[in-house]
Amino acid sequence: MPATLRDVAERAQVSMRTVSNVVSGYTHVSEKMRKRVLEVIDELDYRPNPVARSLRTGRTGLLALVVPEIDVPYFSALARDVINAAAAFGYRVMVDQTGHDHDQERELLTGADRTMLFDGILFSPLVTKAELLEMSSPTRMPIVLLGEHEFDGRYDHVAIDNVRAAHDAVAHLIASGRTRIAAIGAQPLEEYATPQQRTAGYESALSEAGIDIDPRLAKPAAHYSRADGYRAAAELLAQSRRPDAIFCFSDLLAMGAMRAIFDAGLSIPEDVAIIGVDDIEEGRYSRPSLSTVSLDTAFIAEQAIARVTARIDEPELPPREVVAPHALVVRESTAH
Amino acid sequence: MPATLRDVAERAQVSMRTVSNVVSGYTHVSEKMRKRVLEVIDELDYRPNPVARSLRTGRTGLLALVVPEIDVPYFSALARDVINAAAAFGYRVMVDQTGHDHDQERELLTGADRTMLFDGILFSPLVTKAELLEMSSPTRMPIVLLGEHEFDGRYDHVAIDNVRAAHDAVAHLIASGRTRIAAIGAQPLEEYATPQQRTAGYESALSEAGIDIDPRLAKPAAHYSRADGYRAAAELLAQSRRPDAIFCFSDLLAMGAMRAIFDAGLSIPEDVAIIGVDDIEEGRYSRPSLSTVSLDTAFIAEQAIARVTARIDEPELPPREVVAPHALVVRESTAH
DNA sequence: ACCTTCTTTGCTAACGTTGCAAACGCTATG
DNA sequence: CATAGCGTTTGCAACGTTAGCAAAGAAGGT
Repeated sequence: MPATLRDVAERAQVSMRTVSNVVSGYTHVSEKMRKRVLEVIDELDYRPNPVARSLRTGRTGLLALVVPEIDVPYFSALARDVINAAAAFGYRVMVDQTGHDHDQERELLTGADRTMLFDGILFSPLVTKAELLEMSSPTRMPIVLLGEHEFDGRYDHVAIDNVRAAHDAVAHLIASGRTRIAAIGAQPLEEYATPQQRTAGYESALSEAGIDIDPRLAKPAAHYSRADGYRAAAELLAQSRRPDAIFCFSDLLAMGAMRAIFDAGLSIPEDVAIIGVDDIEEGRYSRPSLSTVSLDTAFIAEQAIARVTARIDEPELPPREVVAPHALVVRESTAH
Repeated sequence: MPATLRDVAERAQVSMRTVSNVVSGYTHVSEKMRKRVLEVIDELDYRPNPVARSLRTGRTGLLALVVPEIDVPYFSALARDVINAAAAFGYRVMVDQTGHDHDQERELLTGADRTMLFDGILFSPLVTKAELLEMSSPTRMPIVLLGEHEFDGRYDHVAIDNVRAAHDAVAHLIASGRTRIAAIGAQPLEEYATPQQRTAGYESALSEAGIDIDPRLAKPAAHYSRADGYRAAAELLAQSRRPDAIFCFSDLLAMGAMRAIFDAGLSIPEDVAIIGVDDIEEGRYSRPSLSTVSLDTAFIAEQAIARVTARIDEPELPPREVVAPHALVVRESTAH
């Protein structure tokens, strides 16, 4: 049974208040007092009970990171940086997975006894804007949206410029002489922001180059997984006039697409060039290495943590949109 | 400002105790009472405060998962399964990263105000056995060790049979006609259990086949990363008589090694066969696809959660060792 | 020597919940 | 009709901490 503040106070012959002052680093406490208390703390191996402290202060020091699946490389890289950034601010991070399930997502945000455990939430949502607006009005929880949504002025928001990122990728394919450029990743449901934005960037790049938009070259993908990428690429190759380049909305889609292209007996980049988005490490070691649009997860994580901690300390802060930088990274899969 | 139990009680004209009974699903509460209370709860949008509940009950419903780096595919797959398994038991999971740092690891286990936040810890340690023994004696925290350690009878422990797993991998290479079989992953520091065990399996398989053990074919790797695999393989290829197969202690090492082999102008598996351990999804889509020893992360996660939750409910349970199954998966990188 | 100011300490009351044990009201039984 | 018995409800007291208030003590200035 662990020692409490009271135990320490009794043993050290001082008031609980004094012990508390020592523990929480209050400035005005005499040297001899502090020394005496610290000795007893050490003696009894006292550790402050964080639950009691949280009840009293209203802070838990916990943040929630909500992602669809933690084992998707982009999200695990993001989680790594979020956990590290949070640690620098004295916070720890709980990871929740929604598994691409809207109900689960809603449950995690509004859910009964869960909410008040956290000081804030970092949320990488699938839900549509309308749903989001509706769902989180009741809770006053500081929340930062990551990477997925249009800024509506109601939430803090950290994301890249998806339209430009997609545009840059496709423009690069065009610059290297490709003309039949497919896209993998358009979402079946139209309300998702990211795929819509990337589709917009894809189409604008084609239009600028005077290339007609061929709807048969745009393949949907539900989960941005390797399997979805494989399937979509296989379908593209089976079509009459096959593409000479594919813009994949994520690196993971691209990894699947590349494998499908090889299985079809074609070469990358000779027959088909491939470019993805995310810059996961896997793409640096694959054969061929994967050209991509690099997202700065460390930057995103730091900004998100900075926003959420600021809002925890000052709830009435006006929401802000932070646009994270992106950069085209050319590797073997689009070399010419 | 959120409604409390007292607010609900006053509004519904019942005692706090009754509200509590309704909320926590106590059996003996009349239908009309329950209905009245539930209505008020809905009206005030009351949510139980989990911190207060935790202080009272001594349970937080939180588990800690401690891993070196969450963005290593094996650990993120494990985390995925751990989070899901924990959810099935009503627990949520905090993820902590040690960053391969012993001090950080120790800090997380014994650390000041952190410990009592969790009901239990799942720990994938780097630390040596001796360190572990010493460090966690003070805390009474239910703890399950994952995958890395010899069973010493003091902790619950879930892991594969590392010696046999390594043996199976190397025996497969031998069966496909390889004779100069290198190993990547032996740890510079000798106290780590996993690399030692895998080295033992590697050597026993060679011995059984009557193949001499050549120390120049065993390359260390500090972090089991792609970069380490690349570096080690490059060194192996630069040696006078190059290996015709490489057993990598992790799939990630293997991904790096494969890239190094291609960069040296060699073919897989024709010139060099490659096999890893873990069975990460990346290896199913790589070119060539990667032979490996598959670890059942879902099984490991379920067992670990079952053990830790059992110990939370019954602290004096005798520690148990659970051996998770492994299976050789032959893919293109060792095809003959 | 006395008054003011600055430190330092102690007492006490929350924070929001649940466990304990007693009290209540009702029905079934002797 | 009294009483045992059961199911239902309630008051009180923690769980371990921090914070407000106020008083005691020390230090400095006139």
